[in-house]
Amino acid sequence: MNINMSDRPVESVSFAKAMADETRQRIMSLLCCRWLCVGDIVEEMHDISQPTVSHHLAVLREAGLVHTRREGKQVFYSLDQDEVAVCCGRIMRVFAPERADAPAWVDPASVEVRQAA
Amino acid sequence: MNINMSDRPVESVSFAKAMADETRQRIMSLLCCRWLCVGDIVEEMHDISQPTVSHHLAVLREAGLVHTRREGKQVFYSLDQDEVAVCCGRIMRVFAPERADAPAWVDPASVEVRQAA
DNA sequence: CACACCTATCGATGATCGTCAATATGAAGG
DNA sequence: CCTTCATATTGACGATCATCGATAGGTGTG
Repeated sequence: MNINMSDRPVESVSFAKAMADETRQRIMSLLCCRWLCVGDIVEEMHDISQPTVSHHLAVLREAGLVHTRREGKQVFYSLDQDEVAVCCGRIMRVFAPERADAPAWVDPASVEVRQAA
Repeated sequence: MNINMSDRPVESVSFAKAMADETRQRIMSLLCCRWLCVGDIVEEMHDISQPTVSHHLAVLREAGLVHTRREGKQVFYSLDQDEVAVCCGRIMRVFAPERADAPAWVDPASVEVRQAA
């Protein structure tokens, strides 16, 4: 029997939807290992308007994929790498449970089994 | 410096787009550990028409997420778990590179390092 | 060949989404 | 307070998408 959907379908869908846009992934990569304020993001995105960037940041925020920090007039964003990893783990558990070299973090229960073997 | 986007943005986007729909994820879960023909999928999906199911299967096929096999009049589908794992690995590499307990499959080069340790 | 069955494609329709210009909100500084 | 700067929200518009009914394409059967 599958662990399957009924587990947590909504979260995986909203995660996928948040990532289902190239512009958003470009923004995510900018925020991956550092904090940037909106203005800097707009500058780096070159051909995307400020409202559009703000909109994408809102999408990422509602998906729980970014951290936010206010500093005076500016608002800083940073990618939540842990959340990304958690979402990938969820996808792996549901949609790739039989994968031979599945990592331990996908299913902690499998760690002992593998070590025992 | 990040491994970052420039790596392979397109693949991650098309993977995310393919998964960015609840109906499609339901179908994916049905196909996760078994082969099903379109008729059976339609039956299991209950409230989704055959053309719609066929359309979703086409999306998954174009994203390279399913295996296909023809058997007489029917066409069987199965989820490509390896491809799912590869896509998750790509996402992890790009968007969660600093995660402490990142699994080996995220970066094959780290396998030897861990075994040597 | 004609027919029944299974799946794929087409055309249309309503919904969602990405984008921008305009504007609102909010936070210092004078 | 009024202004200025940084970000968020609104409204509108075109594009993409999910869905369905109708129909085409392909496969076995009589």
